[in-house]
Amino acid sequence: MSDPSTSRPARGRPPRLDQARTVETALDLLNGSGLDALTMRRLADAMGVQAGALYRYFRTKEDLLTAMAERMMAGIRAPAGGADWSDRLSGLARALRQALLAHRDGARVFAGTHSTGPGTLGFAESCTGVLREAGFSDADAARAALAVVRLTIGHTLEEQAALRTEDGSPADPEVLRAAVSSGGYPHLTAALPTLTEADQAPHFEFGLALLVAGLETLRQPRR
Amino acid sequence: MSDPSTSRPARGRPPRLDQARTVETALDLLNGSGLDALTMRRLADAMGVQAGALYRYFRTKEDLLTAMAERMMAGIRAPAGGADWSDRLSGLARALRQALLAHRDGARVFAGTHSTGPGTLGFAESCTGVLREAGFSDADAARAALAVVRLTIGHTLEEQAALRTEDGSPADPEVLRAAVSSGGYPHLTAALPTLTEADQAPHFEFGLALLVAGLETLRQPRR
DNA sequence: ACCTGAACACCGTTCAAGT
DNA sequence: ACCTGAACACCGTTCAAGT
Repeated sequence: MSDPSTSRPARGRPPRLDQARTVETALDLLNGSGLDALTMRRLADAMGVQAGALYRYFRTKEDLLTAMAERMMAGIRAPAGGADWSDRLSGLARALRQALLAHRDGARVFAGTHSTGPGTLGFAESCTGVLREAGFSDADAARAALAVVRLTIGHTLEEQAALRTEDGSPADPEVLRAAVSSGGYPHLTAALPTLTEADQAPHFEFGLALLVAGLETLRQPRR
Repeated sequence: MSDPSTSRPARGRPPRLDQARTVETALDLLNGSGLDALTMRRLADAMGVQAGALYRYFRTKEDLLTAMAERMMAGIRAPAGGADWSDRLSGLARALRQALLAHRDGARVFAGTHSTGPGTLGFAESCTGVLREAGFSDADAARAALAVVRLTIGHTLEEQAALRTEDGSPADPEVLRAAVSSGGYPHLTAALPTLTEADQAPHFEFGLALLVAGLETLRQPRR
């Protein structure tokens, strides 16, 4: 079955490269060193090959990054479907955040690409499906799904950016604290303890809860 | 007053470069060719100088990008303050989107940097101020402001990404349409007409309205 | 003090040539 | 068919040297 001599013609040597393994190696490299250090040359090195060889499998680096984003989205499993629509929608948003957090700079990779693969489309299908089945119109379901996804991307982008300077160096919170307390920002000063919290999950949950509460008022106009 | 011979010592030739003019030129270049084409060498060229000279005014390219983001934020004028808190908050969010839209790839520049300058902090101060004066707790004001800013960034990032492929080439909507209609995505198919609308403002307004409605339920728990 | 010139250590991408 | 080697046209950044 998996014997290369019986499965397909396969004349010549078996290839040392393929799309799936290359994407996997690229995601490992991403986790190890971050997006800025992910170059075609370094990826080729990790695969034991010259940089030019990658271009037989990916037309450009952007195509590779798109394949990486699609691979991240394909890993998402929608949580159990028994709950009501607001729990299911929240679960999808949390799953998206987790999928992006699973790889260093995951949100940056996702935000910089536009996959139309089954993972990405499947996730969008789930979001709009939950909303349409809850009774929202096609247009409202589309726009609500966009809002949830875009809030999640915006949030996770900043969450991972804060992680970048986490260890050593003048950490981001310190710089912000200094800038705020030096000037005349009374409201920001009051908000600062919350803004500089290490755990970003409550911030995400708060924004998500606002969107869901807003959607609920849309379903029950005045009650 | 502005005579260089009386204002300051200024021995030697007057400098051909300064921070403000460099940032302005960089923003012009951004509008003309986009972020990917904005290199230190091309910027130096536009200023009639060698690339190395820029490093006397900006420690790194990232510092330049941060200054550009700060310049964009400094241009924001908060809309008139007579309205109620929800209108003022929406006005701030709209002003942020407009400021990012004012420059090609503006959202990408902003999302990739972390200015702590007066423009950026002043905007954050306005957002938290509106919310705290409306009676929200410090923590809720902080998190609500984060949600509004992050939704706006997430939205504008995608809005400008869609603009990138606007003219010529296989435009993004077409690719999406083809991918969706080929597979088994019934909900996405229903949502497609809305998702592929050219005008993105309604999408933004919808998400913003959801956040504001969510905040209103927080103020009046059950009524 | 301010800028040039030139270099260093890289990039993404292409493509003839080898096997 | 698949990969190498080498090149092309760039990058960001540094720094002695000039003026």
